[in-house]
Amino acid sequence: MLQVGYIRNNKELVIKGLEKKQFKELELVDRIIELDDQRKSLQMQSDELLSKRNLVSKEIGALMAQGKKEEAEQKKAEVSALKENIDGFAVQLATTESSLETLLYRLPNLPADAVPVGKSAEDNKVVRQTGNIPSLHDGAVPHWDLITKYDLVDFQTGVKITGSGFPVYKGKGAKLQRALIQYFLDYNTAAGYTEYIPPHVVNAASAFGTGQLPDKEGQMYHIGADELYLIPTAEVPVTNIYRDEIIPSSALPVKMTAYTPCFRREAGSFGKDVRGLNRVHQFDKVEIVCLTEASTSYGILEEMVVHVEKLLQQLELPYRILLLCGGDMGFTSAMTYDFEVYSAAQQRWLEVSSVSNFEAYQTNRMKIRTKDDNGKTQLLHSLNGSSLALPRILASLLENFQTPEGIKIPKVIQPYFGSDIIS
RNA sequence: GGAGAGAUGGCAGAGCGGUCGAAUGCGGCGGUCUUGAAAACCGUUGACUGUCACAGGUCCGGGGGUUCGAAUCCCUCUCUCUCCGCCA
Repeated sequence: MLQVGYIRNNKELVIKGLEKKQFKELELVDRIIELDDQRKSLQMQSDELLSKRNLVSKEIGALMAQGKKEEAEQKKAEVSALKENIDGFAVQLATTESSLETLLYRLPNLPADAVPVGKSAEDNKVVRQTGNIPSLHDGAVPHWDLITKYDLVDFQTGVKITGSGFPVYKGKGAKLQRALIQYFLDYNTAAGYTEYIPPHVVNAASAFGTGQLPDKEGQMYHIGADELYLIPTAEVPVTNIYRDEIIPSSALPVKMTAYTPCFRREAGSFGKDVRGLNRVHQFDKVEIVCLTEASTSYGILEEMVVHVEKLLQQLELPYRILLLCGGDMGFTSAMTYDFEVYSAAQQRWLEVSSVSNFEAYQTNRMKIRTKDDNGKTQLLHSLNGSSLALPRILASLLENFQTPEGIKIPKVIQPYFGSDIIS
């Protein structure tokens, strides 16, 4: 969430940013400042009373030690009189603080200056587009037909076991999936990312930390009996590794990577979007997460973009990079690049990665900090990106590399897969 | 699942209800000494809030209570450890 102090001191900038993000409830800004004023005044009055109580209580202690019981009793009565007031302020203060927090949760992150103005996906800016869009042979088909033809993924059985959107990978399909994950992880760790295997289930505090709660509650699978959530992305457990930590500057930037399955309810999607592997409830993803000082976060963002880009080049997939406009960005992001690969048989672009800088929005919630040269604690910036999400990569690999003889495997994957073709 | 013990600063570990934000040791930082380093010695070293800066306030696993006053007493939750049971 945004820092109240920043909102107070930069009200105009905040409103401008919120407008760019197409945020409608701008009146929240004034209400937040008002509530914070109220909070401060309550805090001051309450502190004053507490200070008085502490002082007199100490005197009582001294009087008791000297055996002056009567004077002590008098003082006791004095403090007792304060008590009601103190309790009253405590209640008011707690109420004010929690409503302030509730309002702060409702404000999205502000977009960076470089973010283009716009309302929807049409206003996103194409940064680069590279790679050859293959011309497929006659009889080329979408991945859902290839999957059946080569017996790679079984959707029907997934429906029986769990429900729609829970594919069963099988034989060469399962092996290719594993080969890709392995390759992605090796590629990431070679670039200095530390590998993690985090829990696939998180508590509410972690989900709040990265911003899945409270605003995306309906997108997560919730385990009611234990008050836990299935992770929608490795971002959640991995970023929370450093929740409530002060990281020494010598350890920065922190670069982490993790493979996890991801679980998303995807309530409300339909049609061609959910055909085949385009959108499923459970999928595999390899994630990269960075924590860094504010001054270096945009440099790191560009590094991460190049990192993901090279990965797509090695997979020999045609891709384009979009800089998302204010209206199309996620709630918690300050700047987001989306990566899309071209799916030749479907003749459409599929999003396979999203790389974002969250600035201090997540770290403010999670209290992930460092000490600057003056010894003062400073919030770090958090960033993350997919490298990569598996199902659509698999879909585009199958479609783009299909030949009458079978499906060719990209060179870098062959050692992991153990073959150069699926036939 | 059953029985017991515990949760204190970066770590280890003290703490008769008042002078405890907290002893002590280790670690960290600064210095003295040294050609340099080690050792030794001296000093310093939690977070949040608040202020121009002080002051003040809050925090001893979380929440609640008793009290003029709680790290210390009571209740409750969570977690950790030991033993038993079950199990990959």
